[in-house]
Amino acid sequence: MTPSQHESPRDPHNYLLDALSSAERKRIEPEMQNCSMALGEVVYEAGRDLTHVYLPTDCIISLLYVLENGASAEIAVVGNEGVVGISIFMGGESTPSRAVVQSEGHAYRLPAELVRREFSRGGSMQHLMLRYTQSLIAQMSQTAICNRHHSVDQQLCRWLLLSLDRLKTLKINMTQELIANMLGVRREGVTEAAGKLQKAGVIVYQRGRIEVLDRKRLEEMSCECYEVVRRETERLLPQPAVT
Amino acid sequence: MTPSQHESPRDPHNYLLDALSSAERKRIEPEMQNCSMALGEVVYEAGRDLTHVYLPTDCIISLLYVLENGASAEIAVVGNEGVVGISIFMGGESTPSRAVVQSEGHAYRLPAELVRREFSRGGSMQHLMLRYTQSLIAQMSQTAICNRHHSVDQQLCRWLLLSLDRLKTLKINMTQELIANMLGVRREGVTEAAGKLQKAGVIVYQRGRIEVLDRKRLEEMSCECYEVVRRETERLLPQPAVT
DNA sequence: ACAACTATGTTCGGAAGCGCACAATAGGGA
DNA sequence: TCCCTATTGTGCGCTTCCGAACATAGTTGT
Repeated sequence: MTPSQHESPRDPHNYLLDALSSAERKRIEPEMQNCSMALGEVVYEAGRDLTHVYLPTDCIISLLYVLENGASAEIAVVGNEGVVGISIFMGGESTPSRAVVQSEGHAYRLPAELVRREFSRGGSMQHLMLRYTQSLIAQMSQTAICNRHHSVDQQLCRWLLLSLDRLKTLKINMTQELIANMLGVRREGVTEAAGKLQKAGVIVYQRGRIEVLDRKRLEEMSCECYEVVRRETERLLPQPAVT
Repeated sequence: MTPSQHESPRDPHNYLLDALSSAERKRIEPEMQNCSMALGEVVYEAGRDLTHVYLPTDCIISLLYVLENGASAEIAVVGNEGVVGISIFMGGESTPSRAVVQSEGHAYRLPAELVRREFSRGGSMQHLMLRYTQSLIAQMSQTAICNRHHSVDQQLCRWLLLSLDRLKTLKINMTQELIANMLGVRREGVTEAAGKLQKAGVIVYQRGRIEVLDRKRLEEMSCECYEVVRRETERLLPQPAVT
């Protein structure tokens, strides 16, 4: 595992990339770029043909749906356990959802053509990408049922945990307004839920900066959805997002 | 036992199977079985390793999630445009969701081993299965956001339309209780929503038998989610579910 | 035909979340 | 430093949905 950092938790690893065979890595590396991902950057827009896949290292990317009336909701998050742009190898070229950088950092980027070529070889790249896609499906499904059955309080816990797992720190930079957009609820709803967590000593919230003080407690207060997804992801992927 | 046999026109086609190359069909056909799918039958249970994929012809299969407390919600439906059991070729072998027959009929069944073998050839089987999987992802995502933002009334419309597209008739056999389970809402909520539709002359409801009188109207009263999924499915698949 | 069951209709109190309006406050920039 | 703006906190009334209880009406089996 990676030693913990002092300032910037820069972790140049993406578990999918790490798990590729050395032959594949050798073929891929010449065309692999390391990109800086700025907060709020739109990695791809709904309906647009994708040109690259992105493999996050220390950033988090949200997949979110935007309705006609502007309302939105996150359907999944991707960190260093995964890849953004699966429709490139799934064959659809685009999706109706949008990808946005939720937590700034870095990602590796590969041209679509390269990914398709490598995927069609049927090696570990294909294997990994498909298993990752299945874990993504699990996350989306759980989001769907969570949206249906669980309270904003519980969903906030789940969301914080998903973020923690993909960062190497207990601090999250995110305003309540943005979290509300992700969860598809009102900002005031998040304020209230976060207030409860703060009062319970689980987090400290301060103008766009959240620090988690008691992760154990957070897990207890979350709905089962977080744990189900975590387990399924761990089962399907070479390296779990959790440490 | 089968009062509605002549009522539902038996359509032995599954669009994915139809779109396979003749070489593939020839290899597959010896091991292909046609199964009768009874209402309520559990095609596979959450967490269990799958042994077959099912390609519905005139039945509808629901993918649904069941929570610890017994609450449930449908995350997608599969008819003759698709296949149940994608985790066989995605590599996970199982999923945390359950598949249940929502509308009785028939399906073709293929052994997991055969599917994996054929998939790994990288031909049109792989291509089709992956594109179908992407359309399934689109449906799940839309379900997630629909659960978050739309009313029971709208969701009932969406659900009815999804069913209509997968049947060849305007009659649906389904109690309000079961629809409620699918939508993840109370039975009374469905009663009320269906009552409105009935009063508006859009449907006739009669003890587990729904007849749609005015499909156009139903589409107008539905949220955008139905149309988004329909378009995306049409874009991705060889033959649309709609006629 | 009758009983038992299944499916639907209706009502009521309460909880959760929304939309809106507005107050309070912390940080960053001029 | 001070102001400006982004962010958070709070308080309504309103709608939707839930949970529960109960009434009514088809359907089925004997």
